[in-house]
Amino acid sequence: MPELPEVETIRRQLANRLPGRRIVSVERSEPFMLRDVSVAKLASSLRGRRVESVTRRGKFLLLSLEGDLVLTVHLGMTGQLLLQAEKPSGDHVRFSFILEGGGSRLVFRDMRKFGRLHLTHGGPAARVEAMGPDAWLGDWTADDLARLLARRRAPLKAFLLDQRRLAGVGNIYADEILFEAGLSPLRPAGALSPGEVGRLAAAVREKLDEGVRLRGCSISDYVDVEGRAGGFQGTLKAYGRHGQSCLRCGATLVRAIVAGRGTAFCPSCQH
DNA sequence: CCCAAGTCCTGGTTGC
DNA sequence: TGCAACCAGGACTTGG
Repeated sequence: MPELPEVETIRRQLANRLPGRRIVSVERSEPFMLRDVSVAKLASSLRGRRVESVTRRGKFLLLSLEGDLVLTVHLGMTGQLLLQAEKPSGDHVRFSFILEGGGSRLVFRDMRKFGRLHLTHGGPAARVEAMGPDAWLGDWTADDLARLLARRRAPLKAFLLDQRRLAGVGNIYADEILFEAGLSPLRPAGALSPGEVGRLAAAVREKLDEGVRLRGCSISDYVDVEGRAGGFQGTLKAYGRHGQSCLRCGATLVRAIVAGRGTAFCPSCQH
């Protein structure tokens, strides 16, 4: 599941290798995953176009191209971006962009087709603008977080998953953040004390930072642009650990559906 | 059949 | 009472 740390890992690799290079052609397109542009227009617009920069906002990757074009990429649940020297690899290749110089290519694989690709002019796709500040690099403070939480009745977990508040947290990091902060995912978001808000703010930064340092979480499909796994999955204390004992207090972690998502937490030390 | 999960969409609820 | 904001849950997708 590509969340902020996984997308940031990919962004760093692409930022090292794409700027200045041209897209020679678009070899494959999946219409279902395409937005704001047709298959034909995508191919004609990208042909010969030079990549200028690779940035990120939340879970969105933004490839800025010459001519004020922006390719907005969301990897969905099982999306992968791979830089490959020669042959396209395996199944589920939805898009393939041929790069100038030696037959290398940028490949977008996605088994479940939850990923999306937008091509827009003059700025990123509209959906990017609807997001809150970046959960990791945004300049929000604990006071800002308190204002975002105030009066909300939705459970804390739903708040963390809502990209309009903070952008970048998904299901895995949400469970880890709440475990780290010692807060129940079921807790109404607006009911936190100032001290608890402070713990939550610190845990958001800390867990995302750890995820970036370990180059992402490869619990199912995630790999970086060279096909390598990350290391965060070795640190999991809550996600997927229901039925196992709590690494903090020894009680048994439970599973619940919160905000429509599988959620593991310790009923004994997360309040 | 259930589970995995990010985002969009719909329809019902809350509270100012 | 009116209405915007809020919130829960379904749809979408395809393998394990």
